[in-house]
Amino acid sequence: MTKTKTKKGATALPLNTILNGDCVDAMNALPAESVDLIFADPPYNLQLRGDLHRPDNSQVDAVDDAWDQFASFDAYDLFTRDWLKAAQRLLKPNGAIWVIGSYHNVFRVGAAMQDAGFWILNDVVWRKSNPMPNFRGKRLTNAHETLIWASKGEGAKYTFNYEALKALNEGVQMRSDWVLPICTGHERLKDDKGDKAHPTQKPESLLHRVLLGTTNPGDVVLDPFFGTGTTGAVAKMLGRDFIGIEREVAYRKVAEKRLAKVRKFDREALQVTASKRAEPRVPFGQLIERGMLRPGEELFSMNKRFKAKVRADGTLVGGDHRGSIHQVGAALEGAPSCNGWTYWCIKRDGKPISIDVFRQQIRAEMAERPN
Amino acid sequence: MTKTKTKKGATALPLNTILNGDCVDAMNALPAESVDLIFADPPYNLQLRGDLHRPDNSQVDAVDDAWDQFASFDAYDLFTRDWLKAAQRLLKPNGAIWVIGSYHNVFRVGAAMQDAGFWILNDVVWRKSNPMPNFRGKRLTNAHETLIWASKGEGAKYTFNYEALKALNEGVQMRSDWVLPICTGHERLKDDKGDKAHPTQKPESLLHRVLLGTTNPGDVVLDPFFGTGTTGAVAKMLGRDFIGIEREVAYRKVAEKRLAKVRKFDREALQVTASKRAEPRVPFGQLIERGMLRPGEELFSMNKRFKAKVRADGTLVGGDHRGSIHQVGAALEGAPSCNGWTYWCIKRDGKPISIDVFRQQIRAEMAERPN
DNA sequence: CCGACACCTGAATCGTCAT
DNA sequence: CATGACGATTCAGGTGTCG
Repeated sequence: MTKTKTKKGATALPLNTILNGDCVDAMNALPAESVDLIFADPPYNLQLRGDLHRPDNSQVDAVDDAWDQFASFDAYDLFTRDWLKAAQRLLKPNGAIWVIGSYHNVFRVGAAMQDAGFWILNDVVWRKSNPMPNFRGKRLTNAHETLIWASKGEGAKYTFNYEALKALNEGVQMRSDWVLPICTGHERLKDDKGDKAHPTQKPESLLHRVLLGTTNPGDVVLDPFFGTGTTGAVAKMLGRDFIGIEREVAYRKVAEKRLAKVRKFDREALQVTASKRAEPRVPFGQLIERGMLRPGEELFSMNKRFKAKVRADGTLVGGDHRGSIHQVGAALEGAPSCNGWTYWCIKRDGKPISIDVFRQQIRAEMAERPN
Repeated sequence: MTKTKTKKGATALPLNTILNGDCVDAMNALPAESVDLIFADPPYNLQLRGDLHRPDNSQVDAVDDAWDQFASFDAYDLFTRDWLKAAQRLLKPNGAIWVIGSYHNVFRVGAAMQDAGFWILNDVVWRKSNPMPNFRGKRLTNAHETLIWASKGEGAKYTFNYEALKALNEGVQMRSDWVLPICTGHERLKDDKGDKAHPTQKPESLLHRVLLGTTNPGDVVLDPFFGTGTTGAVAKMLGRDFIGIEREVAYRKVAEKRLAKVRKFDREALQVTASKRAEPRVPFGQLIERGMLRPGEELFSMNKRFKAKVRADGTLVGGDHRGSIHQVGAALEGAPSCNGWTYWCIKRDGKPISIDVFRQQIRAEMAERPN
């Protein structure tokens, strides 16, 4: 596995290797300006308090590892500024960096990146298609994570494969929000006991898009928080060289085993990101938020037998019934079910129109600029 | 337009008014702990270099106003920490704050919020359904902005209308990514010359979701960067009071004109799907006192695995366990907790019914004859 | 081999009130 | 302020078993 390559007289790089130890020390031991891309998935500094149970009473397996514990925001900032400084030194002048985080840490990381001189090119939102819900109903479902993409400094060049990403996105410019599922099933690595090998393994589809879009074949990609080696695996598939740094022996072992199995140009890997979209679901509430319908307005049924009033949260009140457009329609008709979209009408310019017309308008907008 | 309301002897608030001047001075002139929600859309500190042209050589009307210019990150940080401190002072203990930004400023703002003691509840991605493309093809389409929602501090309470947002989203939990169009068409305010009145006018749909989800009717909402008054307009529609602060006379004028035209939704429409948590508590013992259940009767669990006997004091005996309906349910299931109301059933006319039905009967009576 | 269904799981800052 | 009782709360998708 260990190979080295000599770059025109410079110190040899430990390519396609996982280095042991602290990431700052390991980075500082490598030659300056020798790496094309850094992908970093640092600890998020989640500050979890007690246990959390699902409504079915099963317990959520929390991220409570020692490596995610910091005494304070200040301690986390010191840690962050340290490794970012080492990363700055290591990048080639035209290199770039990606960092992923959540609201717990990403604001501090982003500010530290700007302070370290990195020039932010985009922030990218990874919208999870299957996130864990908010079981207590106390907040919004935390359904995304944020990636920051930055060049080495203001005015620095960087690699951006515009056409490749456009092609990945069915011919339209790739946007800053990416819908991808979390890492589950057979892709999720297990340890000897059958438990997950790492609490926060990232999906290969995410790294595929990052590396395809912002590196070239033969580039050197460094991951200072290598974990189970998703960055290395995708780099190998795509014909890039990688350097991993990981201090936990258990993660290194799993990563070594994983990487040994990876073959370059795995066709399956290229299919991971391709996803077909069904007709998008439009919540009725959007018609109110967008001002297409006003709270307090009156709908009437297609057969003109019933009326109902729209409320600000997208529910209806009709007779004694309140609920969704479907529920109230079904209740009034005494039917087991009802498609509220085609059941309810409203007067516009004196003429009755189906509320489904508004849904079609929204879908048309979405179709114009998909994903 | 100018109204005031006196809060139990405290200084009167200038409700439903646009205050002139610097937002920090204006906030500091208001009484401490007097505001339920702050919505802030501060300058983004866009660092645009030179003019931007579309492929057809038409020029993009960029944000180049003086109020968006800062000499350095440090200057922007000072400005940010200043107004956040004033905002902290102004919020009621159970108040909350929303701040919107882009990658240019949101990381610095988020870090400053954490440093000021705010406790982040969610970051929310406003995914624009119709963003401006990246004309040069050098980066990803910047298709989103980020909102940060935070309570006044760790452990502080906050308003969250879970059921209303769930209703808005067709019955599934609202997520942290919101798809909404940018402000265009008739909603986009124009000045006398027909140009857009403000470079970054936010859509009303965005504020609708924020205010519906995290305030109650009658709450006081303050916007220290009022602009053309989207926050005020939606607050007025939704029956909330607002206070705006805006130092540019041109924006104030546009906002005044806009607000005069806004009508409040009718009272019934503002009723929103309520949470069960708000319903009155019914002691299980009342079912026995009222003769709905008789001591000695046998309950069985929803899953039919366990039985328990009702005692005269409203406790149960099941297996070796005795105690409340919740305690016995949890003990029998070996679960950390159990909602006895939905767990236990009883036979009536040969059919199993949930004991929660009896609670609902009592609650319905209480609603008819309050006190 | 297929469909139905039960079961499991995911970077989570996930109560409130009375005593 | 600590403690304990009450009781509210989940979505998408994969895996594996059974008939």
